[in-house]
Amino acid sequence: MGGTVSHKHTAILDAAYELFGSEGFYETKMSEVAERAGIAKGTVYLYFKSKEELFMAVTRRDCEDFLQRLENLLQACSTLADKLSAIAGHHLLYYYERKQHTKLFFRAPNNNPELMAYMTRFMEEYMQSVMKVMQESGAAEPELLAESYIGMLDRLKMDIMLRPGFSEADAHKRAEFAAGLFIHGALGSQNEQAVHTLHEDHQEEA
Amino acid sequence: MGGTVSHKHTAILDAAYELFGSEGFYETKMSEVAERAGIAKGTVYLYFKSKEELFMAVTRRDCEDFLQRLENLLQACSTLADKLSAIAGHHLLYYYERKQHTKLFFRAPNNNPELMAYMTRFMEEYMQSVMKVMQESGAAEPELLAESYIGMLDRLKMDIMLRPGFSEADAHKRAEFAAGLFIHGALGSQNEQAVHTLHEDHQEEA
Amino acid sequence: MGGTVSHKHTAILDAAYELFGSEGFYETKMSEVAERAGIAKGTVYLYFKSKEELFMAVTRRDCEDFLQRLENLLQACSTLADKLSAIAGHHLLYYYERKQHTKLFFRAPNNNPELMAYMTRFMEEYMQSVMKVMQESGAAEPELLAESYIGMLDRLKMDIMLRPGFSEADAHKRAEFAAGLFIHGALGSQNEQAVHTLHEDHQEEA
Amino acid sequence: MGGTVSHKHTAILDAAYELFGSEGFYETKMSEVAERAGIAKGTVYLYFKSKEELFMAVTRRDCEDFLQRLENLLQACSTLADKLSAIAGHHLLYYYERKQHTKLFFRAPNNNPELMAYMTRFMEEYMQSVMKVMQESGAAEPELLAESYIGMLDRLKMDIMLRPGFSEADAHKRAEFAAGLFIHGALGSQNEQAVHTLHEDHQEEA
DNA sequence: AATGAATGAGAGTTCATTCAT
DNA sequence: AATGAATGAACTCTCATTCAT
Repeated sequence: MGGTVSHKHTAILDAAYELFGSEGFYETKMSEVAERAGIAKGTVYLYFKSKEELFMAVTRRDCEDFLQRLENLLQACSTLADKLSAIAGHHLLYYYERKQHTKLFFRAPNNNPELMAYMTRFMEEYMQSVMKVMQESGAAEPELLAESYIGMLDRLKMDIMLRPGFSEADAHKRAEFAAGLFIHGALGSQNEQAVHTLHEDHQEEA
Repeated sequence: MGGTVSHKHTAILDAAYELFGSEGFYETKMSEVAERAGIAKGTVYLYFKSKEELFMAVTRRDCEDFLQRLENLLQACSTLADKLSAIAGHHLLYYYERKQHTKLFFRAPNNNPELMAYMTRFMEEYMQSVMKVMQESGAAEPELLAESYIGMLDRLKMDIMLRPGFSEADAHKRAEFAAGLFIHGALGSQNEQAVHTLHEDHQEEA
Repeated sequence: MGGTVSHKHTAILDAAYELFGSEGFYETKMSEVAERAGIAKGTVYLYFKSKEELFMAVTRRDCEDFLQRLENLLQACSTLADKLSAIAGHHLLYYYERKQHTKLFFRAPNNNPELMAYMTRFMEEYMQSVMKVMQESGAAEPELLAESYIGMLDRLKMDIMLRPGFSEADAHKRAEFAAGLFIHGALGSQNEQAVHTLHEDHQEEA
Repeated sequence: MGGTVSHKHTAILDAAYELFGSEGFYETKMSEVAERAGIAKGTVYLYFKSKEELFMAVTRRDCEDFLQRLENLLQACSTLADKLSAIAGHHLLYYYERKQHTKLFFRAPNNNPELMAYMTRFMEEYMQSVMKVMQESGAAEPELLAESYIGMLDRLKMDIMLRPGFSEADAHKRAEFAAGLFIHGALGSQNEQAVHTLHEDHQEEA
């Protein structure tokens, strides 16, 4: 009797997103989801067959949103630098905005092949989007590059989780750093010999 | 009888490592741990006060081992390139050898402040080790560099988890790639202008 | 459906009263309570948060009933003798009717401050009721008198517990005896000198 | 290899008395008893077959001590008044000295017929001692008198348990009160008509 | 469609007792 | 005689799921 997909369907997903995200799958009770959604416990089961399926649905919605926004951002970029920047910014800001919900990805149920398969598929799609950008730059090994880049960003994301005072500006700065590192390497092109200088120092010592 | 630390203590840790690692904290039953350790359920509680404490002990042992091995490997390296290679190799191989036990880190109990604190400390120690290497190279922002490098490796690790056919040789190749990317950047020093070439291409299209 | 307070709530209290009373707190299993109440184990916890809280509720209901009945009886009495009789009769008959449930008071969980506090409060209320009667008679030390009287009755109650053949008529007889003793003392007013006669006898023997 | 009955036998009984008395039967762990007795857990079972049997032994020793002391006190008395006083003093002081150990009698295991039988026997022996005193005074119903007297004392004992500030002098005062009440009744011989005065007042009101 | 009382399998944990040393 | 590591039955309580209303 509702809106586009049914008001309650959405209310349950919202409530579940909030709770799975902040408490994790196992600590979240179906009764809490129902309460937060403002409906009765039994009603949840009219919309989702089980707790695991609800978790799947929440995850799916969140991942799709993530990929959709990324696609929109990339469409608006023209240079490689812009694109890398957009990817980094999206990745970090997305999690910055959701810093209370990180457990959605950390505390999922095991042994659910369907969920594992979906997560794999999501990772691949994300990777494809990033890889396409790498390919456009003509770099070798675009796949590994894409994975590495995402990895850098994911790690910086840890700070968002663990450091209470981390600001949105900090997140931006990190995004730029990641893009720069990616393009120039750690040492910048001008002093790459440092790699061997260090080497020689040690040899002299020996 | 009994070894240095007690044969059973070790047997329980081993069994718990196996189960927590492959099934996760919540799906692992204390009775299973006991059974796999070849002892009675009650005996587990003679060595570990609770399931959470057992999990902590397993985590601690694994993390300490990880850091110890890394330290040993770094001692044996002289150049920056060697060290980066050692870090990458260790990170990936460590998880390659433990690919069945990734859930030790993914499915931990929430809301356990002691565990959270320990994990943060571990991350910091790992980061310090890597950062020291970065500092020796004279690079600016060694902290961000260290985090980025670890992030790259962590991501490559995902392949180990998700792709069944991933071989040890593949892991080695990835380790070298990560070290190379880190030093030279994605595009290599020789054709950095690609970043802007891409830009111009798009402008011409427009 | 469901009665005034909920049919099941009452059924659980009844079952728990029966079991706590006859087996004691520690020997009573929540599963037994559920079985006797004709419901599932989990259902008990919908009505009572824990075993201890259920015990408290059973105790409270029984104590309130006891005090209420006493109050009703005393309202109907006019002379002191009648009132003492009523108290004695109530005390003994109450336990006579509940002789299977004496363990409600003997086998309660320790270290539960709330329960201890409640029992103290109950004792005080009972004592107040009896003390008011004593005060009306103008006797000195009404509090000590009240406690002593209750003590007498409590002890006679022991016979109810321990002697299988103890009849309701026996209980009545004891009640009258207690009231008489209370008013006249052990020896009756006519031969109080017996206290000293005994003394002299012994002196003569010496 | 020890003294009269074995040093350890006594040490266990002492430890068990302390713990059963202060914590109750169910809350006392055999390991605690062993620890307090300064021996190993298994050793307790060399002296006592089970926890219940240990409890029995503790109870038996305490009861025998109680009765023995009473007998000694009564031997030294000549008048009835002295004897009643001695009984009251013994009863209250005994528990005053043991106020930490009241749970020995309140939290015993159920369903142990041997223990129940022993307690009954103890009660009877105590009763016999007191009854003999009553009989010497030539009073009718010496048994009921004895029980009533013990009852009074038992109740006054409650104050010792529940009122923190209760002093030894208070205990003495109560003992004298109980003896006096017993001999003279609540109202004393001089104004027994109060019983009926109250009656008449109410009749006039009507 | 919506409810929420009822279910019951299943978990972690305790502790009296045993027995190889 | 003494030990204490090991046992495992038995307990309380939780919570995803069902179904009569």
